[in-house]
Amino acid sequence: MRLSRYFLPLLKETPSEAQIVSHRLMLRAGMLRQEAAGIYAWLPLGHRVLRKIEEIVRQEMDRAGAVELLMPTLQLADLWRESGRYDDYGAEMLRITDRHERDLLYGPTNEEMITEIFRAYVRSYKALPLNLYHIQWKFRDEQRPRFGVMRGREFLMKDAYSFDLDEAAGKAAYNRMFVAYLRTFARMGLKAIPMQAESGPIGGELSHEFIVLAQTGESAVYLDRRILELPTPGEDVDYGGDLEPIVADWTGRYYAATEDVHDPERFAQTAETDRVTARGIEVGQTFFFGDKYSRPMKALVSGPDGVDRPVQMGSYGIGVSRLLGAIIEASHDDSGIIWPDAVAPFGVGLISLRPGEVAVDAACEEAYAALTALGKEPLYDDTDDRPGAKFAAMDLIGLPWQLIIGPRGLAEGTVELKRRATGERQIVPLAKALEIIGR
RNA sequence: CGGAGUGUGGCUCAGUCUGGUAGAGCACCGCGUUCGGGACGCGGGGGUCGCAGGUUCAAAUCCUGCCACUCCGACCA
Repeated sequence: MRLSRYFLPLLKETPSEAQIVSHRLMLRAGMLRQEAAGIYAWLPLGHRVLRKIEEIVRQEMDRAGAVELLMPTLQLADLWRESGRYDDYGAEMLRITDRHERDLLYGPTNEEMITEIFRAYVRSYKALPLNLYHIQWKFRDEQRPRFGVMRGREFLMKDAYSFDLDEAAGKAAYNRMFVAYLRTFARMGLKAIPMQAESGPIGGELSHEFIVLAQTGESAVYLDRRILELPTPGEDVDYGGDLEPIVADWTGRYYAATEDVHDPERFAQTAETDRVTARGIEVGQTFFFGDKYSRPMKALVSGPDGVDRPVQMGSYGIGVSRLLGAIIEASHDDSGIIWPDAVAPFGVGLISLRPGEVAVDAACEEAYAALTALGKEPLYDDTDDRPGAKFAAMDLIGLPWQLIIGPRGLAEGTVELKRRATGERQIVPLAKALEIIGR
C-alpha cells in the first residue's frame, strides 16, 4: 500500500477524551473514530489489525474442532423470555421495538439463539460433540463506557458454544477451548493467564478468565511467578487426546486469581519471592454451565440408551476488539505502538526519504515489489513529508520493521533497516535487508 | 446509577467572571526556501460559539430548559 493513496489520519495532538495509553495511541494512529459513547468507527489501519486478530482466533478455533457460523445482531425477545434472562439482564440490554411492536434486542451474547438453533436440528448423541462459534458485533449498554475499545458498548466478540452428551464430555470440550485460548493469545504475542473466575450472569460453576498482564489493567491480579514460565501448547497439540494434564498444569499448580476471588490465605502459601501482584485485562472467558439453558429451552438429545436428556453446554468468549487495546497496553513505548508481527497491520514500513529522486524512487520500487512478493505487506511512505515527520509517524503506527531508503545511503550502496521493538538499526545493502526481513 | 466537569474551525485550547461585529498554535490550500528524527517565510480558506427559549439597543458571555461528551465511584467481553 502506498501511503499517498491510503487513508491514515494521524493526530499530532492527543484528543482530550482519551485517558489510557491504548485509547490515545489508537486515536493518534488513525485507527479509530468515536461516533458516540462507547461506539467506534474502525478506520483502515484499525480495521486491518482487527481482521488479523480475527483470523488468528478463527484459525485456532477451527484447529480445535469448532465450526464457524454467523448469527444476527438482533434477536427476538421471546427467545430470551424462554431462558428467563430477558428480565434478568437489566438495562445493559439494548431493547428495540420494530414497526409491528415486536420486542427485539441487540444481542449482548448468544446462548439462547445458539440453543434454539441446536434444538431445531440435533436430536441424537451421534451428532456430538459439537462446537459452534461466530465472530459478531455485540452490544451491552454500559452505564459508563470508557477506555476506548477496552470498554465500548458495541464490541466485536468471538463466542463459541459446545454441546455434549454428558458432563465428562462437556469438560473435555471445555479443555479443548481452554487449550485453544492459550494458543490464541500466545500467537498474538500476549501473556494471557487463565484464572479462576466467577461466572456472573452466564451461569455455571466451571469458569476461567484469561487475563493479559498490563500495568494499566482494569483489575488487580495475584499470581505465582512460575505460571508465567509454563509452556504454551504447540501447533501439534492433539485435540483428540486427553488435554486434562495441560489444563491441570495451568489451573492447579500455581496460584492465580483476580481480586474478585482472591484468597489471601492461599496466596500466602506461595513463596514470597514467587508472589506477584499485578494488573490485568480480561480478554477471554470460558464457562461450562451444563444444562442451564438446554433444560429450560428444551434442547434435548437422546443417548445410546434412547433416553432424552438436556445437552451439556459451555460457552467461550474472546473480546476481539478489546484485544487491540490489550495488545497496545502490553506493547508500546513513548513513541507509539509496537505491534507483534502476527497482528501488525502492515509488515514493513518502507520510507522514501526523497521521493522524486530517480535513484531513491528506483530503489524504493524495487524494495516495494520484493516485500510484496515476500508477503510482507509493505506500507510505502512515498509522500513529500520531511524525514523527521515520516520517522515519527512510522514509530507511532508501530510496524515491526522500517526500511529507510535515502540518497545518502544509496550513494554508499546501503539502506537502513530498523526493528521497531528494539530500535536496533542495521546499515546494509538492500538485498541484505530484504533477506533479514524475509527470515 | 450517585458525584464532578466540559461543549468555541479537523485537533489542542484562550475568550465567558466584568455583554459591544470570534482569536492563537497545530492541521489544510498556494508560492518560495528547505529536506537523514515532527522545518521556515509570505499569502489564503474554513466557525449557526452543543440545541431551544428568555433578558437586552446588543449574547460565545447573563437566565431557564434540554442534549451530548468526559472524569471519579459503584458495575461489566
